[in-house]
Amino acid sequence: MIVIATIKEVAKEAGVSVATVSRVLNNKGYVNEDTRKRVMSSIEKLNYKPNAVARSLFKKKSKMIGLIVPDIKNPFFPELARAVEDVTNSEGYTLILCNSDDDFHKEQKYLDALKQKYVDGFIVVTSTLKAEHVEDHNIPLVALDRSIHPEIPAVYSNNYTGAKQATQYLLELGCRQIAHIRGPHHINNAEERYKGFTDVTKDQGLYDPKLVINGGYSIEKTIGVTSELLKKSPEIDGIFAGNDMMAIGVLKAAERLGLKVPEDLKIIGFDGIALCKTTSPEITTMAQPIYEMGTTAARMLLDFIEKKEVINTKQVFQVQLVERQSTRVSLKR
Amino acid sequence: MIVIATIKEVAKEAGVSVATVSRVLNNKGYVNEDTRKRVMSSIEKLNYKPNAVARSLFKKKSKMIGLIVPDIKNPFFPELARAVEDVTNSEGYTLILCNSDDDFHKEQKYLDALKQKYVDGFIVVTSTLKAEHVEDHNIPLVALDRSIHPEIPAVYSNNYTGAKQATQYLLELGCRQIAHIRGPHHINNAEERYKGFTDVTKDQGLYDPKLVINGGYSIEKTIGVTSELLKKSPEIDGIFAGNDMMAIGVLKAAERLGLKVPEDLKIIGFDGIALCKTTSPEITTMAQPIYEMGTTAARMLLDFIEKKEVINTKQVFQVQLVERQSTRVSLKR
DNA sequence: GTGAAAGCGCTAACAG
DNA sequence: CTGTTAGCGCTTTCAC
Repeated sequence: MIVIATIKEVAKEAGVSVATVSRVLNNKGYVNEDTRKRVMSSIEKLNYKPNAVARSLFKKKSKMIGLIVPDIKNPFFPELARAVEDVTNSEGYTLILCNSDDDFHKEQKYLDALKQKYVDGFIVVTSTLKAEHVEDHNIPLVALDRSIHPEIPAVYSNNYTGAKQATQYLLELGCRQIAHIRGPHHINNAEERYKGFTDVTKDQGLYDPKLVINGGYSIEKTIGVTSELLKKSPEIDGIFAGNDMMAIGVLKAAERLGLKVPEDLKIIGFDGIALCKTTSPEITTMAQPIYEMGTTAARMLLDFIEKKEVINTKQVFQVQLVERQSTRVSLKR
Repeated sequence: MIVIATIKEVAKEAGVSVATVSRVLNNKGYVNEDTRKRVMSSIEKLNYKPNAVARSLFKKKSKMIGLIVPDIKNPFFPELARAVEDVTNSEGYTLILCNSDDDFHKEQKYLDALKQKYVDGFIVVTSTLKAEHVEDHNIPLVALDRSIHPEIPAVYSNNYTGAKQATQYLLELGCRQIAHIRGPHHINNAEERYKGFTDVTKDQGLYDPKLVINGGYSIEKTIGVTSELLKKSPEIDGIFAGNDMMAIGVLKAAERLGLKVPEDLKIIGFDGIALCKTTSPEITTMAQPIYEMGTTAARMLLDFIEKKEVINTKQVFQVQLVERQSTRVSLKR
């Protein structure tokens, strides 16, 4: 059983006032070197740790930041969370990771609940929160992966360009019947990727609306809809999936239909999650710099919080083609 | 810009004292129905939300619980976290998910940091924390997935029996040179699984220490060591991997060596994560009831916290064989 | 039934 | 340089 010491007890033990203890604790204001040492040793002796809650109450800050993601089971988000956590931890903040299921009410509930706890700021991956909701909360916030509004700081990658590159890449490989498994309509980066795809295929006179279907950013759903698609349109020779999870779904669907990848069908995903390397064939993807995006968003938020300046920054990252077996016949296979 | 109302303002608005407001807020003590209604409408009108921090300071509770996991990138843990989150949320608690990297100091840091914030309790997946460390903290805690000490409440599955079943299953399929990719030595469930494996193979006179190697619960490491192993001992016809991530690693290694799974080599994993269904062939595994384990641990902790009774419960779940392509030649392949 | 007041543990004027 | 004191917003005796 450990007795938790308070600042008062430290003060008594050191023979000073609580104000002095507070001063040495926060390295603020003048304090004589000798008394400072005395206080320090009392702190040590009593194993005193300042009470974070009392501090929060006064300061209206908590040294906590909230990270809201739509789906913790999609490995993209744990990878992102790790990045965020690394920088928040190193700056002495505690990260609260929340799963929203892409649900507006859950997001709002988290925002409310954490604000009650004086969370210093938020990083959110959201498609349902709009500028007005965020502004309502009046708290430092940066959007990650998906932009909320031009006026709200955000970190994301160039989804449109990446999608164009992906599509172009399939073209270069000789694909002529290219399908796109797109993400949900309400998610703006899914929309961007879709647009990148159509702009390129239209440009080449290869666009066919029947070759675009919605996989809902989910493996299961994608397996279903892609199987249908491939049965109806067996001439498809390339598929650009709107994210890596769906690319895995496409791969499973192709496999079940007895299609050879990449010989019969080439597949490219988007995101660059580690999972792409666990399938067979391994999946080619447009990789986002996930870790860097996470750390950038975290730094941006902490700057915002600590300097208190109202920033309005956007950081847009470029995605990079990572070629793997799903588009390329390797010698080994 | 939203102005946050305090209990004082609500009291003034309703023409009562803060004590009365507090009473209606907490449904505690007598309060006249009429004044109660008046207070309620003032609360509504001012959009008042009680300040969680002030409340924590007084109560020494925060309605937060901490969940410490070793590796958020292993999908097993997000799945577990989702389960825990579902019950903690439904009971009005905020879950703080922490990643420890299986590192003693990070675990301790989280324990300390969150205790400063009056976190109500912890659920921990740990191999490095021992009973004395936990007791030092003197806070409700339940161990999940890995037991810490007989005296500390825990939820986990029957790793030993599951491992025996897995090994026996490979035997039944006709495997005679069975290897085991084990997890780290300091992780007790890895040890149990190893023991289950050796007990069965020894019993059959098939045990060979050269066929047991350490894959460190990681895909990458497992690919390396398994490649080595398979090159040295090409006679291996079955592999029991200590978890699903390592099973994926084994699959990759086999694939790179041109081995056919399951024809040349049968593979079985342990855990039952969704990832097993994304590979090709899909991976047979001893599935733990992940969701149920998570909810059980959460309920146990909340009971502990709310009833304040010192419990000492163990919940041991049985694992279940899920047969897939990595051990069974399906007609489709 | 309701209010006044003390206090949770800490910080920040304000004096001295 | 250091101590006194008034809160941060809430809960809870203890009177009335």
